[in-house]
Amino acid sequence: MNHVPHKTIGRLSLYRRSLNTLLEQGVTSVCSRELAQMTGATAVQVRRDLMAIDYSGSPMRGYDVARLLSSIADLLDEPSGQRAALVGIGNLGRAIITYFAGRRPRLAIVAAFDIDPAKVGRKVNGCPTFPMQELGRVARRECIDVGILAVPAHAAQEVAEQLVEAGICGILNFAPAALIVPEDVFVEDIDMTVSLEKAAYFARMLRKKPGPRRRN
Amino acid sequence: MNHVPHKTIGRLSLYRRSLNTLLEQGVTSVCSRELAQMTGATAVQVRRDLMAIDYSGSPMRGYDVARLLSSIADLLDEPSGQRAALVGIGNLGRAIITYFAGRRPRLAIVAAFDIDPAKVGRKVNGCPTFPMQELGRVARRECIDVGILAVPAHAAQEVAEQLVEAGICGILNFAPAALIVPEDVFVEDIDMTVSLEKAAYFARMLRKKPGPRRRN
DNA sequence: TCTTGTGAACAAATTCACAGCG
DNA sequence: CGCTGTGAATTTGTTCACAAGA
Repeated sequence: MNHVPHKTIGRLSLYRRSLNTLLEQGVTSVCSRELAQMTGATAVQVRRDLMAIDYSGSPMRGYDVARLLSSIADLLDEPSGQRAALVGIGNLGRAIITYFAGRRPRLAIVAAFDIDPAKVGRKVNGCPTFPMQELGRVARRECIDVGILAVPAHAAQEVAEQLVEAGICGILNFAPAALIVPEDVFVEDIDMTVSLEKAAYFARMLRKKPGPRRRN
Repeated sequence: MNHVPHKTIGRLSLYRRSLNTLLEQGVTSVCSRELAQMTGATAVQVRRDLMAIDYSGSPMRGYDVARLLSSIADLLDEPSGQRAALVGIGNLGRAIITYFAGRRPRLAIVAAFDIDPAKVGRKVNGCPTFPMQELGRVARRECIDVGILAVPAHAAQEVAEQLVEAGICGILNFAPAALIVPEDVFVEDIDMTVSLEKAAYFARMLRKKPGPRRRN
C-alpha cells in the first residue's frame, strides 16, 4: 500500500457503505462487478482500488465482505476515533449535525460553534454548542482535527483561520468561498451552487442530444 | 467552443461568482492570476478554461469583467431560465431551499415535494410544497428539468425514477445511494459522508507528514 | 515588463485486453 | 468457464515553457 490515489479514498468510502449493507443482509462475499454496480463504479475500478490497498480476493469467489470491510476501516479510520467540530449553527449547520448524528461512530461531530450567543448553550440533536470564543479550548480538549464550515461566505476565511489556529488540519467547507490555508491543512469543498449549476448545464445538454455520459 | 470539459464547467461557475463580486466592487478588468487566486485555481487553468469557451482577453489588461460574465452566462444559463424541484422536505431539504432562495434568478427551486402529507401545503421560504403524487403534473406545468434529491437512501432510487418519469434530465443527489438512471439523465452526487471521511483521512495524513497537497 | 494564448510535456485516472487461477 | 490481477494503451486534466502583443 504505497500511495492511495485521491479518488480511490472517496470510492473506498462508498464501497464500505455498500459492504455494510451486504453484511447486514448476511452476504459473505461479493465480486467486483456487483460492488461496482452498487456504488456506480466499474468492475475494473473496484479491482484497481482494492489493489491500491493491497487487498486480494479469490478468483471465482470474489471478495470476503467482512475481511474487506476491515481492510477499508484500517485505512480510513483512526482506531482511537476522530472527532469533528461544526461552525455555523444555521439551517444548514443544523441539518448537517442531524445528518451525521449517530451515523459513523468512529467519526462524530462532538461540538458546534456559532458567533451568535443566542444560538449556543443548548444541544442540537445531542451535540453541545459553544460560542466561537471557546473554539480553541474545546477543540484541544476534545482532540478535534476536522472542522466543518457552514458559515456565510463572508465569514468563511476568518473562521477557517480560527480552525487552523485551533489545530484542525482537515476542513469540510460548505461555504461558497475559496479558503486560503497553510498547505498542511486539507480542504474538501462542497459547493452546492456549483453542483446545481453543473446539474442544470448537463441537463440542458442532455435534453438536446445524447452526447456526454452521466455521473462525475 | 467545440467541447467544454466537465471540470471546466464547475470552475466557470466559480469564476462567475468571483466576477460578480468584482463587478459589485466596480472592478472592470481582471487578470488570470487574480481570478485564479479568488477561486482556488491556477492562472493557467483559468486561461485554459476561458480558451475552452473561446473567450479572449487582452495582453497586459486581462479580461473585461462584464463581458466575461456575459460569456459565461451564455454557456451556463438557459436564457429563458431553468427551474428545479426538490424532493424531501426534511432538515436537509429545508436547508437547501433556504440556501438557494433568491440566490440565482436564472435557476430557482420552484417547487418542493414530500411523501408525508403533514409536510406539504404551506410554503417553505417562499417555495410551494406538494405531495409526491403531484410531481408529474407540477413538473410538467412548471417546465422543471432539474431535480434535487434530499430523501433517505432507501427512497432515493424510487424517487429518482419518478423524477425521470416526470421528464427531469438532471439530478442533484444528496442521498447516500448510487442512482441508476437512463443514460440521457445526468446525476451529480453530493455525498456528505464521503466528503467528511475524505477530509478526516487527509487530515490524519497531514497531521503526520506534509505529503500530498490540499484541495481536490 | 507584464500580460495572454498555446504547443508540448507531464501526471492522473480510466479502460482495454489478457494471463492465470480454481 | 467466471473470476481476479495487472501491464499497456488511452483518455482526461494539469503544468511547463515560451512566443507574441501592448
